[in-house]
Amino acid sequence: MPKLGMEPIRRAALVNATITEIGKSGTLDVTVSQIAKRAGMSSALAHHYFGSKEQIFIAAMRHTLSLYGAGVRGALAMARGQRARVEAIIRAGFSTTNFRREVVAAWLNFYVLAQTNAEARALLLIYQNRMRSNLVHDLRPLVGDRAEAAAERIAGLIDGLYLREALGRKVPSGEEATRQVLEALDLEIGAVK
Amino acid sequence: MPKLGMEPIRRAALVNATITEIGKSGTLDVTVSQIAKRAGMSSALAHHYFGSKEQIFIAAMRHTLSLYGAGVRGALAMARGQRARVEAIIRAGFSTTNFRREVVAAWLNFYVLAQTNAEARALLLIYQNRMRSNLVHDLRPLVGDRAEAAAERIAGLIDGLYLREALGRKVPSGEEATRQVLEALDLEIGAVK
DNA sequence: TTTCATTGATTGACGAGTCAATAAAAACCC
DNA sequence: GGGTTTTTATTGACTCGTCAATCAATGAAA
Repeated sequence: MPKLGMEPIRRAALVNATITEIGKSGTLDVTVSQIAKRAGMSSALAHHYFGSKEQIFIAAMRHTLSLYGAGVRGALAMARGQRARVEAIIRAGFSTTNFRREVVAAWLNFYVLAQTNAEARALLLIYQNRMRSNLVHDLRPLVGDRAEAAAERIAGLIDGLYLREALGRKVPSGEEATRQVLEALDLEIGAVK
Repeated sequence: MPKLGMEPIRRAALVNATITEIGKSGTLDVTVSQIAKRAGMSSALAHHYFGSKEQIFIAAMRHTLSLYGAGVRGALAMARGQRARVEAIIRAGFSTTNFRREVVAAWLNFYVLAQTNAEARALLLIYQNRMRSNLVHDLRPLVGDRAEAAAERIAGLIDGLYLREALGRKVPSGEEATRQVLEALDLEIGAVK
């Protein structure tokens, strides 16, 4: 019973299922069948819409990054004042939407994928650059020409806390991580005066 | 022509080959045959000595961590004064022995493996704990009861810079990374006064 | 009757792990 | 010391699974 216009729905379902499965297994070693099953369809259909397993991953990654980007933009829109803007960027990264077990696992694995896959690497670089330029832009008024280096440190710390969370047995605590990065931010700001 | 006492030699060769291959491909998706070939033997022999592919990986990981640990201990032995001790820990992590393309790739993939494999996870946790306790111990005299939190930040930043290096196209620059972490350290220390 | 949705079945590759066979050193035995 | 047995080293060939990708077939809208 083929209802028309299934494509976007199927694609979205596959992307979500991919994140879930990567999270469940911790690896990119998930079969297309697993993903398709979780998304409620046959593996043949998954191939029909995405062509290859790698493309499914890329799409999942794109989706993850775009969720993340939306979060940052949303938070920035609300922020009043320079320091609040930086804080918004930081908070967005550890919001409960992004800082979840499966998502963290997905990120980690996307880094692995990016070592071989040019498209994946390009996506991650875009994310990194956006992050850096956002931070630099809003740090400038706060720390002057230390902005570039400070941005690298803040961004590095965020990534590091993500990485460390991948090992954690318990549910990720966004608050704890946020507190740490904000403290680092305050150290950067404090150092100027 | 079986010369006796081959076992340790073969094992070592396999471990090295494993790191190299992971570095070359960026993934744990390397075949036992590839590894064995690079180590100059048949895949059957690799299985003979290690039993399974996973065990080869674990051994490679153990080796990487032990090199790292030796580096830290060596650097610590030379350090005079509290601040120098922390600096030693940081520098060791980015020494040219450890901060290399293949090794970075290996670390990244070990994090992935640790999501599924209990032994791998245990090893990484040991590393993390040692790192933390080293840092806390030597930060205490410098920053008092801020030591715990500061240690988390420093350790997080180190891990983050490793992660980011995995994406980098050029040869890892230990100096640059070291400078960043040392600056973060100085901010932590400076904040006390 | 063309186009979209869908899948069961199949193909083809690849790869982990096993096994039987070969060979040489060492240990044992008289 | 010369012969026999055990142990260690080593591999080519093979088994057995798994899985990505394809295809032919079915059915229902447009």
